[in-house]
Amino acid sequence: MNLKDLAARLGLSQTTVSRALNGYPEVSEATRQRVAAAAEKYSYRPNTRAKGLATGRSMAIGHVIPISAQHEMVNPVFGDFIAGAGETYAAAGYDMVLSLVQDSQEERVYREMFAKGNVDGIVVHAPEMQDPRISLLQDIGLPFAVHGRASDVQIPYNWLDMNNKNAFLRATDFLLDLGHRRIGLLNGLEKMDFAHRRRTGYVEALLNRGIAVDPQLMRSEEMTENYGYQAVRQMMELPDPPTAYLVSSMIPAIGIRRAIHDAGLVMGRDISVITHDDDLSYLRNGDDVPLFTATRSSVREAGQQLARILIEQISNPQQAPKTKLLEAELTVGRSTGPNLEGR
Amino acid sequence: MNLKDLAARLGLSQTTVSRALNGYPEVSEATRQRVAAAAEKYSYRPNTRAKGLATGRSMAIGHVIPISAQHEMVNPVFGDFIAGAGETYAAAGYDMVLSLVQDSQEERVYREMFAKGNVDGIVVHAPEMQDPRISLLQDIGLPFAVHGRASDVQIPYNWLDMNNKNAFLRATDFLLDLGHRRIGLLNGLEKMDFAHRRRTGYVEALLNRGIAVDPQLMRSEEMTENYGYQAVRQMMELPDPPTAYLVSSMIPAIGIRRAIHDAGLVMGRDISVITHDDDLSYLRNGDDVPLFTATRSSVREAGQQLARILIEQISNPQQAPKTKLLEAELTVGRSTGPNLEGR
DNA sequence: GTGAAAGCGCTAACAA
DNA sequence: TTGTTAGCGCTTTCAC
Repeated sequence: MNLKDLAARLGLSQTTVSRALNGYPEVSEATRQRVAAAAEKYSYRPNTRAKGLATGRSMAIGHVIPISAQHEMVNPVFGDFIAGAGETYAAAGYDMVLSLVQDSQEERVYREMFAKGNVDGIVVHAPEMQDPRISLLQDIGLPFAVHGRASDVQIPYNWLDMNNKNAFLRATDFLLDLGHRRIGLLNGLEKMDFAHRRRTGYVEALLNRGIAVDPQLMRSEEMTENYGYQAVRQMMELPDPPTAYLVSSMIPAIGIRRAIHDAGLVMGRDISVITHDDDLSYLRNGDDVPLFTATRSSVREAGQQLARILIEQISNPQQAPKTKLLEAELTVGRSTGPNLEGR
Repeated sequence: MNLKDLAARLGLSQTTVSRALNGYPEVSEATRQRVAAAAEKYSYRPNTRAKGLATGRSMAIGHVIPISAQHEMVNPVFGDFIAGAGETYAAAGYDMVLSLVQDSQEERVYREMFAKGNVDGIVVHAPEMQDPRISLLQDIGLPFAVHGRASDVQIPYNWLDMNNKNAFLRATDFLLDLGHRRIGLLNGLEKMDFAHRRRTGYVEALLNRGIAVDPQLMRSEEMTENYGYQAVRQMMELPDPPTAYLVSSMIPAIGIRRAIHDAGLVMGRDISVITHDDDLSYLRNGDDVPLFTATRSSVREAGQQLARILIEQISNPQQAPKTKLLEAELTVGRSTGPNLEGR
């Protein structure tokens, strides 16, 4: 059932039917009703391609994941974010086009997406401090929004980010309040924007209390489980090992738990661990692992919001870019580890 | 730069240019060269929507993930599969459209995708034994391929599956060879096809050796970490607890490791654990965790193959459905657990 | 308030 | 071997 058929059935022109369906004011109420009823009855759905051709819109948003950041997909947070964005897209009539792309091909892919008119906009994932994708997209003239930020990029653009600095500042403060003085930081690669900001928060919290920053307690690598395991084992060998750890993702946190167990210690009793991008409701039972994170629902919400920002930009290209900073929730499980206050 | 412009620049008709670009035989070699050069020079990319409208194809494949199976996305296997499929799509000029959909909305979404002409085909994920989506898609007439199988569905359809039964049969055999007689099975929900097949393999291996199947050692739930933790703790309370476990996913395996540690035991020394859908190369360091799985690259390959099957079906709708059964690789780490043979 | 007709960018008969 | 022409299904001027 296409517009032509529907119009014929109604004894109206395509024009009128189109107008009625798309809420143009010049259609009489009676006609509109009639058209709506018929459309419903025959469950008419306008053909996306034809509509797109006529309007110059594709009604699709591209999510481009560099293959190097593909392990992002293992992160529960990624799924929730995508799910949130997907909801907003669906409600606004957009499709989500997912492209996993070799890093070297990224520029080509963006240019082609634009040239082929496949998408009306792009969501940029896993931004680096000085991410070249941003000026590229700006040059191409393809609307986009960044999940995260690229601190070293000066031009204005749409982004939505967790307040990573504040999150780690607060988490560090929290541990300091418990009396911890040696806190290990297991961070992501420093070129990643989030990692840089998180370290800044950690360092600032320490300096605020006049505590020296020990480079031996700060690691920055790709967030694999083995990284967590090895880093903690090594830090444990130090003359004055950490009593607490701050981790940037649940993946290395798994390795941390293993290292702690292997050392004959108990996580939550002997050693505190606070994990970002983790969520008890997702994987854990909530009883023994401390949690510091955006909750699943708030990540989902973030996805929705970024999608909304992008859609608005698409419908209104000349408006100024929008930005949004979300505060992560600090939720701490029962046994968050040793309170060293009294010792 | 569109076809019209390009044709004008070349002093040719759109038709000829189109034919030259699409490899039609009637174009002279000289013309083809000239056209190709110009297309390259102006980096001409045909507009997808226009092409789609003209050909009746959308050049996009839909992946519909029921929100209830959304935790699938946490599974590394999912990312690899999607990445593999994405490669094939890209090579064949297809886009991948991802829809996360409420279970109750699934039928509507399929129908709309078809009516709106958004996609040329669908990949069905996480099939249940008696999955209604299959006959639905067949009714609608939308080409599709299933990642997995639906054993209770009789009509022929395209699918690609791991040989789940054989995998668990071999894994169980492997443990039996080591002398284990009490083997816990932590499986997914029995309505899921893969879970049913895996249990069948496990049971068959036991019966082959005349070992009674103990229902207390068989669990079937949604694969969360907490499930793994609780199930193992409970089985450990049994008068004759398991000496080995077989797990359907890496997520509960994390909980299992925790339960084993909590019990003061060492995984790989005191207790064997074999995990499906896991991959040392991805998360672990490979030294202490036995592995039973399709490797990352083979899962990726599976994604490619299923995509190829679907694309072929789309280009050739009247041909008979294709199926493919892949054998999982059995790879076991160094310390796979106690060899009870000598005791 | 409604309709006729042009056009979005491409492909595919049909002609030449 | 190349070109002319008519669509694909929709939106959008411009007339009525």
